[in-house]
Amino acid sequence: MRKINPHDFKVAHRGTSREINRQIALNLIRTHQPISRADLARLMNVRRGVASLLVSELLSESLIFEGAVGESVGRGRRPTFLFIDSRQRCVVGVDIRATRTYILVTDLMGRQLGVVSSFQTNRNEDVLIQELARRVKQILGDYKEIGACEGVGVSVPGMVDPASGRVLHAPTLAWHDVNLRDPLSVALGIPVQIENSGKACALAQLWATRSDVVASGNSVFVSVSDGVGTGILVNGEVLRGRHNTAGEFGHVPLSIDGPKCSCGATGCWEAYISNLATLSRYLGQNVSEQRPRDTETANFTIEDLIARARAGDAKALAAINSTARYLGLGLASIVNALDPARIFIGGEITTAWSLIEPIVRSALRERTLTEFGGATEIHVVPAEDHPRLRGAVALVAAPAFAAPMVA
Amino acid sequence: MRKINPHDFKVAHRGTSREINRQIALNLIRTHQPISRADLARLMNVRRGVASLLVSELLSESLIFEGAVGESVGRGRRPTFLFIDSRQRCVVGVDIRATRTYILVTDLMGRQLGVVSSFQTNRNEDVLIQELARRVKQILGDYKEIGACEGVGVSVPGMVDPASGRVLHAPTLAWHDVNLRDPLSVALGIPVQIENSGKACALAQLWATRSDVVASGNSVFVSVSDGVGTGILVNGEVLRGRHNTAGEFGHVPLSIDGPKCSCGATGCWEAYISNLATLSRYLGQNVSEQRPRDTETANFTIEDLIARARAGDAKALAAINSTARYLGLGLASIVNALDPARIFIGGEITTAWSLIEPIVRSALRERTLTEFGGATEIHVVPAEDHPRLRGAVALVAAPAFAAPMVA
DNA sequence: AGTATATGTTCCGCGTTTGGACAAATTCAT
DNA sequence: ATGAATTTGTCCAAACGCGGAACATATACT
Repeated sequence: MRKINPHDFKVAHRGTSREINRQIALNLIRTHQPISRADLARLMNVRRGVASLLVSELLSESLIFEGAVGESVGRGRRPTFLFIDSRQRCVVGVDIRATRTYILVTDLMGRQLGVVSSFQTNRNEDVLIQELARRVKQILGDYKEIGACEGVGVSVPGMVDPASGRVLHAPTLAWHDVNLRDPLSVALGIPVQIENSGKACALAQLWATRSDVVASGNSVFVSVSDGVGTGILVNGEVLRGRHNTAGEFGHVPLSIDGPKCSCGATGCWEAYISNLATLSRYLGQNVSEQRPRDTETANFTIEDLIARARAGDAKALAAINSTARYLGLGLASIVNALDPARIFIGGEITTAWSLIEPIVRSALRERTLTEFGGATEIHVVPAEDHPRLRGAVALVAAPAFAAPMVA
Repeated sequence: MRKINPHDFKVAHRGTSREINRQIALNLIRTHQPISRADLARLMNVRRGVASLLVSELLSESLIFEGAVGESVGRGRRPTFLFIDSRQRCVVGVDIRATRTYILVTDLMGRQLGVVSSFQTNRNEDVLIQELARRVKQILGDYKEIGACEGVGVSVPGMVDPASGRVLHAPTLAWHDVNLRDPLSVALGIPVQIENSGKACALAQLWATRSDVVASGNSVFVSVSDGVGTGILVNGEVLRGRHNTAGEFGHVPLSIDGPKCSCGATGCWEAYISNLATLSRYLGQNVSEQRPRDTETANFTIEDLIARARAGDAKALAAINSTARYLGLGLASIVNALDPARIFIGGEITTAWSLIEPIVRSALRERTLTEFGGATEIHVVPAEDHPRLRGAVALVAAPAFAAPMVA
């Protein structure tokens, strides 16, 4: 039961029905392709005539194309299959992280076209923008056959205002109020969209084509890395919040008297479960980006820690188990606050999932109010899925499929 | 940018445009009454002809009525004013709480028609249902002039499944899986809707007619009482969650090693800021519903505590100030997690708001990530507004005004 | 070759918005 | 008092899109 906002509503006009049904048809073709007009009509529960008209409109706009004629199961005329037209069009996803920046080219469906390339992140925004522009141009030049680029999506580890294209605050990059979108767009001559990395990860799951697991109900994506980022999906939409800062569950406390967090507060969830926190627990010293570590531990990563744990290093296992427990306790807060249908977890820690899952689950059960909550689905998103890059791509590829604003 | 759920969508049919515009018109009449057809057309940015047709439909359904002819400001024909038709119709709101149960009769706009009556809550559900039915019937009989009752809305302090009408778990009432709706509906011969009290409070703000402050952006209602209940509004809708348990911010921890909470866990926000927690802090003993207190403290309430604090009792003030600080720290979690446009606070503690506001605000600032977040609007909802009762009423009165399901 | 069946197109009816015209009602100026 | 100006509310034709059915096309089975 949604209330109509009496100060911001959309009156239905003559074309509204068509807009709605056009987008539904487009989305059904996207999720069911290859599909015939007749099947589309059946899915939509409308007459074939209506579906046919919607299809011709989508065809004339080159959003879809007619492929080969399909095999008919029984008697009758064989269907002509329809596909999303992603020929000669591509999208670039960029994932800026504290140490490295990643680039991926996909088609409009988000299908990977090349390899993921990366380079060291230069924290000077002007230098980074220029290098990014150079590399994106080079990649687009190398793959001439993929056609024109429709846009570039960028995932940024920090607070972002997508409307103005500005990075308001990115602690790990030491950026304050940086206009990333416009200079990059000018340098490339292509539209650019930016988004916070946690929200980008959530978007990636929302628009993922292979899994329709996310279709209904609300979801939360938790990305555990050097920091903890979360993105919330409500009613098929990313929860933005009044100042675009919704989803900072990483700074909800486990214990307000707990360890110091990079945000300045104490006891944040992030201070318990980030990779830095896990490493610190193992090394017995406060590991942080800022403070250089001694040579022995300088190159010791969370992956190394997990490897040692798997090899039987009891201290490493203990450190990871602690993280697992705190992870579960924090997830309980998410479940209690939002009761999502499912939680996605990404980050290096997921490579140890088989080790930690029972601990995470039992800690989650420990603090959830109901057994339903404690049984909330948890989906691990492996690093190979590149959720941030996929989400960045979705920033550009998804708007064409979005629901029209109505009522 | 909302994704269309490819497994649960609504195709637009011939009447969809009309449905949408009809509901918009109805809502605008609700918020702007008295209003003329011409003004309605201007607000909607449509021709007067369309507005006129929508109005005649609403008139024929007796949802609105034509009132007196208004005064014209300048020249020209005088407008005929339109009003929501709440004549001869009423709604009953019921608020079941651990100790007492409250009843209120309103019109369809949520305007109070009689006084709030109350009686002691009998925790046996069958007895309570019978008594409730008897008292509601009596009140409806007493006020013959208010006309027929459209429905009864019930606010329950616990987890509720509005779809099945069952109370899944209400700790303070010791109810488990109680079907409250159907027996009450049968006993009264009137439709009954039930809802969790935190969500009901949020609904009350959403559908409040006097303030349009809630019109845009997301909101959270925090009700501090014997427990802590919260309701979340996203896009003009109450966030329900997968199992109807979204909004239990009361059980998000401040410190996982903190005081024991009624839910079985430790360190929940509720264990720091509930009235029982504040009283316990002052009395130096663990006050709980279950455990009987000694005679001296048995009837000592949070209102008494606040009175003493206002009168200069340093110990009372210290107890309240502690609660204020923890309240602010917990609100910071809500702000970090959801970044709402505003937070509503209800409960007895709000009578001490002038004392505690600076402490709440500074604690909020202490743990929020941005200054914007720390400056999040906080609105106090006084007890006289009866948010739970208003929300219960909205359960019945609001559906007629809800946005149609589309796309 | 004929029949049955499925796909895709075309046509008309109906509901709704769009835009304009018109009557009714009211005020202001003469 | 009378006419012009203005506003409200109604009505009508046009445009647009869904609803339903008829029709042509294509394929498989007998």
